[in-house]
Amino acid sequence: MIGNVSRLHTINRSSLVCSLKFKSSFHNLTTTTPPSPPPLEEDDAAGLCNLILKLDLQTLSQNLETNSVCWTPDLVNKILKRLWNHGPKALEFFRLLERHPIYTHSTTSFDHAIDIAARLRDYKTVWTLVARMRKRRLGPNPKTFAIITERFVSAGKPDKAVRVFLSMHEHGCQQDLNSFNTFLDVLCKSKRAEMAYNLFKVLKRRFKADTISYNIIANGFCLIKRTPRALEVLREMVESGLEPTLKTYNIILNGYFKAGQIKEAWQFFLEMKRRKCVMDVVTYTTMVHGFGVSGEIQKARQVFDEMLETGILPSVATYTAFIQVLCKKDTVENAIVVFEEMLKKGYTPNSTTYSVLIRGLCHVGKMDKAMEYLDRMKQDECEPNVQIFNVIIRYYCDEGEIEKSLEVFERMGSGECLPNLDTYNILISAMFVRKRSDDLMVAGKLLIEMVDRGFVPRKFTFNRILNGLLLTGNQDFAQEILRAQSKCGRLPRHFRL
DNA sequence: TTAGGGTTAG
Repeated sequence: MIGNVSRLHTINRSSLVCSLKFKSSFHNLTTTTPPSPPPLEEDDAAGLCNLILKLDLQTLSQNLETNSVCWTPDLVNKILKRLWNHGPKALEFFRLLERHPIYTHSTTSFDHAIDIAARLRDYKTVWTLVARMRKRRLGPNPKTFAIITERFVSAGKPDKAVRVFLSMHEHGCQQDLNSFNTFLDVLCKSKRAEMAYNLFKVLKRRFKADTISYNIIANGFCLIKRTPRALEVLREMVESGLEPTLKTYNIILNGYFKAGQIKEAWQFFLEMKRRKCVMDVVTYTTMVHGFGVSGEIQKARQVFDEMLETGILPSVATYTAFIQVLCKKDTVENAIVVFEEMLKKGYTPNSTTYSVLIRGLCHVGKMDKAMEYLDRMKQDECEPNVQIFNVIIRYYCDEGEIEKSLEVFERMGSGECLPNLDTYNILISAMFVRKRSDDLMVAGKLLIEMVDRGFVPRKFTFNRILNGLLLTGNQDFAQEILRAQSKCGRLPRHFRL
């Protein structure tokens, strides 16, 4: 186990040096110049990310100013996206590049940086960036405000989000029906349909609410399983002279399934048919998924076949939905049959498709097969996302294969895909299963690393590790943990280190 | 990034 502790030290660090593709200008960073460095492709965001992760602030600063990388908004955005789960580094990179002699940031890069800062709950930086955007006449735009309000809502500050939305114009960005609808959607997606509806009532005349506004609210009520409320809103819509669209019907259909009203969903579907309502791929995908989730695989299959007969082409989402329900309520073998069938028909599965299949395989303990599909993704040039890695790590942990889960974690750290809050939580919890003191050290290191990356662990996590360290007489490391805890403001106010 | 379908777990 000691091996693991020391291995963790090297995550994201030593192995990167070898795998990095250096460009001439980066050579002076290293004490020993690699013999014949392969050229760095202009587009090698992954290589640059590894470099950015590895370097300290000063070295990075010198390099961003003097290197000969041809910065483009596209490259910068790719890097910011890759550094998503290392917010402090991402912002450091963004700020340093702001001082670049020639390159200037684009609107979308500003939006990304604002999103990252807001996710770190660093609102001071958020508003500084907004002001800077405005000064450079790059915005802020409606999307900027969609980002900021969404972050406030998900941080549990919907009232603040409302105030921000209402004050958009003070930052030089006018509100219109689009931004109003976007904001209603932000509230609804975070299950605050009632709040959205109240705001809607006050502002619907001012913004001339349309079908989209009503659909958003109805969908919001469906998301919290309140189909009757959704229907009321739609009645109101019709009374105000607006016609429901196919999207409206699809929202209700999905709402019935979400609320477990399978019979109602089926009746609604039949009613749509009776009224000769033109259905689309979304209608059918909703039906396949809805029936499947409720365990009615035969019905799901029947609807799927009917869809083909009607001449409506399934989408990747339809196949994904079907594969998922087969994994959950049928057998993973049958899911694989559909997966192969999909390939044969020329569809390209995306990361969601792989995700449901890999999850299904993990669930029945076929970890090796799951790992095969993970590799297959790469061959298909479909980058595995953090959720997929988390699934694999979680199931390895559940099976007691801690070493294997750490191996996967290491693979992530070496540039493939940075771990997120869930990854750290899953692994840290797993470190308490075997009750080994080495595992405790790993947990501590993971905790420190996650704090460095801008994540805020729960108090419970800190206490658990601190108690363990104090019990095993590891005072020094406990101090280090306490410093990390104070860094992210999780220490009691009068606590002194 | 103006609305609807497919990743999460008991």
